[in-house]
Amino acid sequence: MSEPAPVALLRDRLLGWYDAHRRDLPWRRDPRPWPVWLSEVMCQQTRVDSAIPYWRRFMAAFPTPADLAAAPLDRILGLWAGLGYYARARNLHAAAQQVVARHGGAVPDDPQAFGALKGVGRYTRGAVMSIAFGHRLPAVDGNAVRVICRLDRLTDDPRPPRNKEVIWRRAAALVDGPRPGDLNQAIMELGATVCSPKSPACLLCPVADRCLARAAGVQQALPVKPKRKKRRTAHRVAALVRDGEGRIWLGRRPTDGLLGGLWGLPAVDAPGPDGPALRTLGLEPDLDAEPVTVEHGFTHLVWRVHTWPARGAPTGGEVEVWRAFAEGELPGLGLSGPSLKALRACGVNLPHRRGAGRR
DNA sequence: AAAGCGGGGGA
DNA sequence: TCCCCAGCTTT
Repeated sequence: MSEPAPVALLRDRLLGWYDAHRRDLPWRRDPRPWPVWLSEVMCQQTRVDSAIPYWRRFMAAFPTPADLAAAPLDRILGLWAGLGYYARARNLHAAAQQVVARHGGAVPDDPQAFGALKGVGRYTRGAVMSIAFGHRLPAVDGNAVRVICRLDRLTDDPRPPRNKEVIWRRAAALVDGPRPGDLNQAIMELGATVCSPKSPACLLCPVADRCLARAAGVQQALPVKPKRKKRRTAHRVAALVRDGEGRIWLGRRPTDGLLGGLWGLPAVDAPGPDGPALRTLGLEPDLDAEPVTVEHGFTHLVWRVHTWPARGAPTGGEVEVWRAFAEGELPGLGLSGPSLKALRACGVNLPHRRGAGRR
């Protein structure tokens, strides 16, 4: 009896652990290409638990790529609102149209063709191709980076392409065997549930005895984390404007860039809580009123939004379309986070997103 | 190589 | 508060 080669042993341990402990996620009950693809896009930089309700709503609304391709972007963003990184929704819409045009509506069973679609990078290509079609391609997400850095005790910053390549090659060797999709998921699942960033549960880990970081007692310190920069704070001045019917004026932001395609209150950048700046939108703010101030953080900056009641009808500014909406129309509209916060703070009654959708 | 791009959950 | 999450695109 000879000992299995290290890679084969790792595969067996990881798959055995995965079979026993994998989470019961909705797309795992139905691992067809389109449901899997949608789940992978929604889970980018997003916790699985956060993505699940959105995935259910999307699958109900758009059961096939052709359904998504045919839908107006505004409706898609309305369902995506709250999940963040809205370029994912725009790219997936474009990619679904590419699938219809190039592949007759079927997700291509071909890594080259799939990887050429909008918004499909190295990770998503490997994940969908391995899980849905059984291609032996690695899929390295943040969890996998952590697991592999610890397993091999890789002490260099994993972000530079040179070091990233080492990690991807290791993952490629691991999945170059049976059940590549399950193996990819096993590695990610291990990182998500056991090999966590802080205080990893090594006693529950199926490969703890093979982990070089643990052998050296440095598992918490890996992977090394880059120092992050401070977020700058920017001021925004916004207006709550009602028309004669009590409807609220909103504008739709340009399709590209921050919160692209989402609806929000009439607003402009300002050096501070500068109410009169709203006159540049053709509005007359009630400067006797105290502004309502909310803060909203993004990845790279923080908005401090000061909202005044105002009169008039907005024009110009950085938006594509101005429209007034009844309060009942606001849920499901595709309202930006900052404006949602500001509206609530101003006393407009809106359901919370998490409870807003059915199911 | 670095920056832009959301929002939330947990320590 | 800070960290980090089933990353991709643009500059």
